Amino acid sequence: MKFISRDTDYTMRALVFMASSSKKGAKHVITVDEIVDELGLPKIFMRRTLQKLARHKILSSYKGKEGGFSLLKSASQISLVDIIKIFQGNIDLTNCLLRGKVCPEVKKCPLRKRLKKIGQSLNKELNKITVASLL
Amino acid sequence: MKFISRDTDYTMRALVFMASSSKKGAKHVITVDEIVDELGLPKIFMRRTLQKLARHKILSSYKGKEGGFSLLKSASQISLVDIIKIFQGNIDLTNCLLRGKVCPEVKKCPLRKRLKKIGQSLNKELNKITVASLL
DNA sequence: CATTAATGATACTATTTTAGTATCATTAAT
DNA sequence: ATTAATGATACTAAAATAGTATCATTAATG
Repeated sequence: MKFISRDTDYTMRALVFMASSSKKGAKHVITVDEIVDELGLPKIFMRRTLQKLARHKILSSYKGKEGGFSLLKSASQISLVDIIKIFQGNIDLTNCLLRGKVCPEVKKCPLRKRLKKIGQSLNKELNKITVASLL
Repeated sequence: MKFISRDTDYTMRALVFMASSSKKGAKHVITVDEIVDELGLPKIFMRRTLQKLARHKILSSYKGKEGGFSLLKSASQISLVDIIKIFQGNIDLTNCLLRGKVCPEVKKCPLRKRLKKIGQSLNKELNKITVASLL
């Protein structure tokens, strides 16, 4: 079962690269070309995912010549769950299990409660995996 | 993000139903028709999933008139992870994240270690959710 | 022993999601 | 004005999911 999609995967790599190169004191604004050249990822795909991060206020974007992307949030404030949520939606284990007749009382269902709890601790753990922690 | 597929979902419901009706002292062999009539699920779909469980030695199957399916493993020995594994594969969070240049040393990668650990505890928790615990 | 009622196996179709491409518009530096 | 970047959006291809159809096999039973 696949848990991480390409968007999430590629984007995490791009973020780690951006964070590490801005840490080195190099310029903060990085173009998509630089990222995909370094990481060997498909350019147009990467463009779209980074644009989405910009809309979500995780990156700043600069149009025009000498433009590109830079981190808006700090590397320690960007976690794996944030990225998963953006590209794959909330991590919700209770999705669609035992609806219907077996478990008519959704609110009271003990299974849902357990799954919810498990999902919460999963979220919590994944939240600790920040870009900064991967440098 | 969807975690549970239809196969897993429907199958868990069927198992709970089978376990509860055999507990009541009713006959142990149940036909697909009885299950889908009770749960309102698509019959041919259900047939395929139950056949698969039979191949995986979770159910016994009986061909011919008066045939059907019965639990081979006991309800307390069938867990949600078992079913997920059969229909959706192993629950492996490390799948495809940060391969390639960012993380060339797969064995040593600290992220993979962390994800592996998180995945293990997730498995452990889901393993506690047995059919018996849902009756 | 023919009939009937069940599963076994497998191939097929439709829908949705994921992965990736193409293109034109907009913007800013020089 | 030119150039080099992102913004937005529409499109295509591949894979996974959901569900159907069908014929073969088997066992009970009148």
